[in-house]
Amino acid sequence: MTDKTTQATKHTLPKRYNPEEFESRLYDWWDSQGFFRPEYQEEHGLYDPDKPPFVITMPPPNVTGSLHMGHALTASLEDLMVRYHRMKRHLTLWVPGVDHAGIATQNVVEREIAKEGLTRHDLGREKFLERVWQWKEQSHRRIMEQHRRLGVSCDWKRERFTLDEGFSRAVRTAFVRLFNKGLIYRGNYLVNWCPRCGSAISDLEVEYEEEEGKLYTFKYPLKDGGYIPVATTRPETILGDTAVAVHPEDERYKHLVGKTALVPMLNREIPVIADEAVDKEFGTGALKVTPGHDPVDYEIGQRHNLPIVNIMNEDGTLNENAGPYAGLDRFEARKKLWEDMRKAGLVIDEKPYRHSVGHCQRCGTIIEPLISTQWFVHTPPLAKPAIEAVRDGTIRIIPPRFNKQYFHWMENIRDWCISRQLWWGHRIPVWYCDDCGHMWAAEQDPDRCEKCGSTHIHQDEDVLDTWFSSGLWPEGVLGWPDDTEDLRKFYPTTMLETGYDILFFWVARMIMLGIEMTGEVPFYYVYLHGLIRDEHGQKMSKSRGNVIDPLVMVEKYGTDALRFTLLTGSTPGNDMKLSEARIEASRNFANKIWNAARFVLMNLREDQEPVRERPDDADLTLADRWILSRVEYLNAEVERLFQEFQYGEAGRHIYDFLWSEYCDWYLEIAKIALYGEDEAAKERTRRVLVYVLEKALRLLHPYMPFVTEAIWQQLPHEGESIMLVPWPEAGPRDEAAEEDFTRIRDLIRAIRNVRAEYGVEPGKRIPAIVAAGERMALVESMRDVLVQLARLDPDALTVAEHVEVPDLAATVVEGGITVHLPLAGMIDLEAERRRLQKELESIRKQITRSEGLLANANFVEKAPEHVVNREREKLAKLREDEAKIAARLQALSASGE
RNA sequence: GGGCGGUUAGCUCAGUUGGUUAGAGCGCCUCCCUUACAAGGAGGAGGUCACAGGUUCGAGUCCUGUACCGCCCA
Repeated sequence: MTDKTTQATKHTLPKRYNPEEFESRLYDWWDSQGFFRPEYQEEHGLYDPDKPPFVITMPPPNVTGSLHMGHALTASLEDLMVRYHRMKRHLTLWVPGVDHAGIATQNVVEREIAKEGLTRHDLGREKFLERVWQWKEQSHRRIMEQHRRLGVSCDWKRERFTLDEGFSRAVRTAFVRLFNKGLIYRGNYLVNWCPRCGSAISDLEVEYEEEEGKLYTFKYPLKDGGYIPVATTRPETILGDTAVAVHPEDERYKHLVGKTALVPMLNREIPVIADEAVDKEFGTGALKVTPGHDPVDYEIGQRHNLPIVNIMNEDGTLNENAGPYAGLDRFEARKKLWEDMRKAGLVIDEKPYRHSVGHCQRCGTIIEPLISTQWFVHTPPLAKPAIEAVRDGTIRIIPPRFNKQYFHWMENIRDWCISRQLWWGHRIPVWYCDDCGHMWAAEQDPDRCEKCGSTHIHQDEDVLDTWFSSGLWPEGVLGWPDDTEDLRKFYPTTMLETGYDILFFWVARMIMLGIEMTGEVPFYYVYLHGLIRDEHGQKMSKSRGNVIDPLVMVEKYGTDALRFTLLTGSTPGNDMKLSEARIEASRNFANKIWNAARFVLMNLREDQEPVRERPDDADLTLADRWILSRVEYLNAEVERLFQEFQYGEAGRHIYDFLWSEYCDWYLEIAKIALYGEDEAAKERTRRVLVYVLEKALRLLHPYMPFVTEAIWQQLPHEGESIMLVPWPEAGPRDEAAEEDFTRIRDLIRAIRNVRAEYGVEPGKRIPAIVAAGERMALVESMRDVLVQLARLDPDALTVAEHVEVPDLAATVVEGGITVHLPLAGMIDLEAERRRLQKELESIRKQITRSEGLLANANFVEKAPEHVVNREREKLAKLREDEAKIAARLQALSASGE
């Protein structure tokens, strides 16, 4: 690497693009120089104080294991945004971090120690947490290494962990504030319980799945004799029934309301009640009510003051309230009870039944609604300003269609269960006095009761939902609750970029907590990306075996290839199907640029200086003017698309430009001058080559940071690193040049086409007679280009306004220029006639269409002027070509007979 | 039940204020190891843009409905 700011030494690149040779090396250099830090920009004047800072906090990956493709997409998108804004001279900060991921991490470590035959209870809280911290260190290091491999230009010095000391303080402060405001409360309610995790989970953490179950119908005996038929999917809950409910309007059962029913097998007496919530159409129309184990029943129970009977232990076995079934697992009890009921003559029938079953998001176990004492956040008051922030546009969600989902969820938000019966996490900062019974929340660990002064106090055993802490991420990583410089400078942050699957889990909660804690929104933009699936649209999972590991792809094809694939293959909010073939294609693109750069470099002078300004010498050729115009257009397009967050589309534009215009055409044309004798022409060409390539590399840098840097360092350049140079600004287009060049390009393509059709050897130089008409000057100026790219024989090339037409020749007409190719011995007159006839028909069809359009008064009046003009020009060109082809056909017919 | 997204070439997908003859990568066919690149070059085949209506001078793009696939919420 060089420490000179201007460098003009001739360099070369290895022949083959091999990202391994430079990716890690460049990353370490960038990082060690401090390029990723806002302080570097400040110290070196690399930002514009009039522009707002650009700040992203990275969604902290779970410390459970390693990064997957979703993380790679996040990293790529955020790095693109960050590099772009840094080059745009915004003071730029990207804060990385990792999440302790309570349940997920605890589960992983529990599985680890299970291999040693241990449970966490064998180890005890302290020892177990030591193990988790060990795991965390190892996993954290791996994640950081992987992120570095992906090229993320984040500020590692500011990296945070949701359980680190400062962040823990943020969590405590937030808890205490909400507690003292009455927005956090403790209570005994029906919650979602995971018997395997041994913890409550929030509503969001329950995943519902349609499953094949059974609908069990049985007789609910009445004390006075007789019965009510009742249906249920969970017979074991019968043991916790405290009522049977019917609809008040139901003629079948109306007369039974007020009677007493007997719980099967237990003979506990319960009332028959009437409640509107009962669906007359479902099952038998009568409902067993189990307030202790069903949310709907719970509400019915509240309305009717029914007692709550809890029949279940925390591990999913039944408790003493289940009488003879105590100790059985819930599913065994279901079987056993049903058998017993069958023996007792209470069974009516059982039918297959598809219904939705809730599972634990983390371990897949069927969750159990259970009455339990938990901590809750009262969310509606927090949701209100959070809704308002999106509604009034302070926060913009991209794509905007997610607004609807956001509003719907927020407007129907329910209180959030935040306590977890785990060990790994933020311990709830609440203390209880064993003497006076006082309960209070404290930011600092107390040593005595704040009320009675007793030292007999103990802290709540539970920990907080991970999302409670990550919900404080943007302000927390910047130092809140302290009034830090970072917080003042960088908060609110600019952009929150993440997958749409955690819009409620995380984004919504950050908005609520951010506003509540700081009085300001945590960020102004929310960019939601889609999920990455395999090439057939299947979710990637270890069990399916279709996981594409980002790091494996990086090793195989390079980071740039993976990033480019992810960035150009995705559109905001939409899922992406990823296939290795696409990554390979991106690698090929990198290789293409690499070799184009090699070509440019090997043709520069030893002391070639950087091209500061766009070349605008009077002697620029048409091709020069064309490619210069095209790169300015590209620049403008990329800028426009970036403003609209259309990074994929912008990336594809860059790809097309570099490959199909710069390489396929300009480079080939440049060879004429570079391999010629005209020193001035050589120099002019070099300058255009360098200017255009350098500009395109800057535009590409946010997508492919490594290859662009590697090449840029070899090019004559100003500045230390491409990541620190200003983002290019678009210059004016030269539309006349674009039009003229396109005409010549089409003509060359047409000649190549005819050569292929007639089977002319690719390398063979062929004679040509060009009737240029009024485009003499154009054709003359492009004479060398035609010769080189259409493989014409320069010594047998005639260009004139009008020409003698040879008989045995293939004829090409394009944009008013006619080229006759006298292919001795290869032309079949009849075949040539047929070919031209076909061509003529095609043109006439287009003419008819065009004439029809222009004859339509409505079109001419209502369509915008430029559209009409374009159509007129097009028609004129078509007519010109038509006349020329027709004339040629005429000549062939006359001579051929 | 409510909401959202998708349906475009054999496959995977772009196509964002409606405007020439709808594009790319991969795959396929023909030819070429031409001194930047065979991880490449030249040429080519391949699409009633899910279906049915509508608005418009003009619809892949806007509106209505239908079908199928997927997701979210209840």
